[in-house]
Amino acid sequence: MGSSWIVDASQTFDLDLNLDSFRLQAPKDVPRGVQINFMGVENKASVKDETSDLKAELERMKEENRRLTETLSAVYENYITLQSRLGDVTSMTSEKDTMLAMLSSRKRKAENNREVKSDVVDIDGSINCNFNNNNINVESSSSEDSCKKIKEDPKTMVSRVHVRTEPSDTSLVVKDGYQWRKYGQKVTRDNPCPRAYFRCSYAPACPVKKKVQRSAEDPSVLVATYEGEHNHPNCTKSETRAASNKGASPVLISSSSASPTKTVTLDLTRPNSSQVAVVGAHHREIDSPEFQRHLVEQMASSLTRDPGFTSALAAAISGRIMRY
DNA sequence: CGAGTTTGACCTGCGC
DNA sequence: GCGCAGGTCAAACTCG
Repeated sequence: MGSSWIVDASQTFDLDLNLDSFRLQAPKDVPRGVQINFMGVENKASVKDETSDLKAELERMKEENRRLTETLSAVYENYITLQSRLGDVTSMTSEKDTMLAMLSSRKRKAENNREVKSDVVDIDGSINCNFNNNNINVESSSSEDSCKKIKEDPKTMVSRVHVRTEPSDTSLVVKDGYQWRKYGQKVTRDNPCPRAYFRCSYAPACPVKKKVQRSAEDPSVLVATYEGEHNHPNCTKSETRAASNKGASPVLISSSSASPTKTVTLDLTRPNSSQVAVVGAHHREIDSPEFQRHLVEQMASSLTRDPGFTSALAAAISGRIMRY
């Protein structure tokens, strides 16, 4: 069984670390007692003031600590929720693989009729993370599909991906991280939109082919049909990311049937915002500590790339330094 | 100049 | 055998 699917995922991380409370700490807020100590003056009254100020400060720090703990637990809760949703997605994939294996004996025409319009992916520039909806469209069939050459090779897998594009986008390009070379275009009988034929050009010996055609029912939907398996790793992570930054690339999760491990490429990139990208992880390792550590590292690096976050952090740190 | 795209011609399989 | 349709080839063309 082989499949390749694209996920429309919409989930925003809202990290409110209450950094404003740090930023608002101006030097004038420094307790009087502390200022007096800086001046080298000591008396009983000042010691009393200092004690009460320190107590107040301690209370304030406690409150701040409590708020931060709450925020942290909220973030952790979001992370757990997302992780469980990711688990749902991967289990859905295996379920669909099983279902599609049973359906694979159907004739091609019957399969074409079975295509569901609603199971499409939105590519509108912003990547939304919604693992609960059914925007994952997987159509996969074994070698009995369409082509006789495929029939001769039982290991050749066919999978179909539906991708929604901008109405203004007339190109037949589905960005999936691989490098494709177009070798033909044909107008088919049942669809006025031409079908484009692509070969994987990353490796000369790579047998994978891709057909891309607009849906006859909904021209804004591109139907990409993949045949075969790549005999090389996903060529360029950077390319995928670059494409994502342009807002034209879907979140892609692809799997290869012959291989016991599945390659999961999750790119939750959103333009001008924090990014979370997990590339090249095996979906069976999602629960592993290494994967989770990698996820946290990715989140951390995403936050550090966010100028807003770094400036807020810098303001908080400089505020602290000014105070002490 | 090389790599990628376009496009008409050609090949092959299938149904009648 | 013939016609049709899908798939592929390759020369011409485009673009960086």
